[in-house]
Amino acid sequence: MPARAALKLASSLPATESGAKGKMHMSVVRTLGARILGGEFNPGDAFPGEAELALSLGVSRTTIREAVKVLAAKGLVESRTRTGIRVRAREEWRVLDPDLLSWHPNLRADKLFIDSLVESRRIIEPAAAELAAQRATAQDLYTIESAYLDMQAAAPHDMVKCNEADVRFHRAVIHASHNIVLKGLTSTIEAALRAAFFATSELMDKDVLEAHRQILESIRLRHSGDARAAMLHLLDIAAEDLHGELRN
Amino acid sequence: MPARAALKLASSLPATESGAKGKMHMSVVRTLGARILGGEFNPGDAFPGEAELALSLGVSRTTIREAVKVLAAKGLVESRTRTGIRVRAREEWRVLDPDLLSWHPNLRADKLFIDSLVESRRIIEPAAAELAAQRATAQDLYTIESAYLDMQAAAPHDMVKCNEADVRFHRAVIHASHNIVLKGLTSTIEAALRAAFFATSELMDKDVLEAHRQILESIRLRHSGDARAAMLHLLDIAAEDLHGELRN
DNA sequence: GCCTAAGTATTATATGATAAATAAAAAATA
DNA sequence: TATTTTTTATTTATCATATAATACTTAGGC
Repeated sequence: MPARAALKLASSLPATESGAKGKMHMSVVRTLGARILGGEFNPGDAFPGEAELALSLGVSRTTIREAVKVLAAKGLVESRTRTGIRVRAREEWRVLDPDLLSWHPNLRADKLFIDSLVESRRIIEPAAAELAAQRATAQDLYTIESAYLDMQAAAPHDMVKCNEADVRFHRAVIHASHNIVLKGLTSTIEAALRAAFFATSELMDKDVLEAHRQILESIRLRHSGDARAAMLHLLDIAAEDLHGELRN
Repeated sequence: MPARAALKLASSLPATESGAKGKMHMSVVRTLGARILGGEFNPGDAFPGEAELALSLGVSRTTIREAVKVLAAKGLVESRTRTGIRVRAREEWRVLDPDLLSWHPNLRADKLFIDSLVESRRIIEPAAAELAAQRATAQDLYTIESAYLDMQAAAPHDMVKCNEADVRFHRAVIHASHNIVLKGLTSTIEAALRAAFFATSELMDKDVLEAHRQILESIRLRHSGDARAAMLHLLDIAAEDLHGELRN
């Protein structure tokens, strides 16, 4: 039974070392995706062929092909007969795709990307808060308030829970904007929040909590201009904290 | 040779009727993607099984599986052993993915989505213009100017070419922002432009052209505030035209 | 009623064979 | 020689079939 042998081989190889459980092709996707995102291949570079990948990762060609299909769907590679698999230009990569972000070998170290994320939050989130103030339903408001209260409750002692509630707060605000495009960016924003978490985890002071409260109140009162300003203020504080922390 | 028979069957079935050339699995992806986007299945609904799809589309299970992997990569479906394939919640769909947009059976009729696109352009593009005024390189400026000149040249007589230059202009401005997240939204913005094209194709008047010129000049002079205002003004005009046209 | 275990339907993976596409090499032609 | 055409070889694309893993269903025991 060569199938057995291949399976055993696979579990002793890098392909499965991170989250090997279940779907084989997904672990292959993560492995290859991380290698591409990590800059191992330059755009336009030839990628190892299906046969070679199958051999080196210890899985069947079928599995490799399914993995390559996924990578192609994310715009990372392109596969053509005779030419083989090629890495596509960065412009084609679906960099906002949550999976892509999760495969990134070291997102926090990618300064260019982190800067872009922080900058785009300043563009998108104040606008989302403004729209939320105009359109939030009772349900939306409840979700936002719950997240705020959870943050407040967990505030100084349980920073992990606090950060989780923070993510939920921002997601809820964007959701309340009822704009499909902005909602599509939720996972991207969350990646930024999570990346920033490690740098600023100690800093969840009174100011930050108060800024969240002001956003909540402005949305509740349907003061869209105030909501925008409050969100911008929060992002200013967060950016300041981030800079201060990075300086240490 | 059953393989032959299946192939012939396939070319006489819906799976291949739109853009059948080349990749079989891609035409399957388009077919199934369009059916999901078209609302044939509700989120949480069971999807036909692999065997059933293979039979009904006249392709092998392998091809179906590769297509399903692509759909899963776009967040449209989820596939688990025994459970089968299920359509995921709309929140999980990567609605900003250019492929998804291209599979949409009738994007222009999706009022909710078009409204969101127009609204998000008003958020993103003025900010992009502002950043472009701060960061555009000589190359960026040249690309923007070329697009503007092409628009001007093709202006009243060749509307198709003019629209193509218009798309190029906006793409160039976003690119000049040098923000990775905003650049990732380029294809989404372009979908909005193309969707609007049919409604407003007749309207490329002096005002619109002049607005483009002002954006170009503001970026060239590095007047970021003016660039933002000029872009907002252009979007105002475009929105007005769109509304006027839709009223007819 | 509740737990356990066998049965079963479905996807997941593997293997091997054949088809199609196309880049590269070779041959024919002007 | 330069150019075009034909052939060849390599790679992905598709197919068919077999086996494994998984999770839902049901029957049996308590």
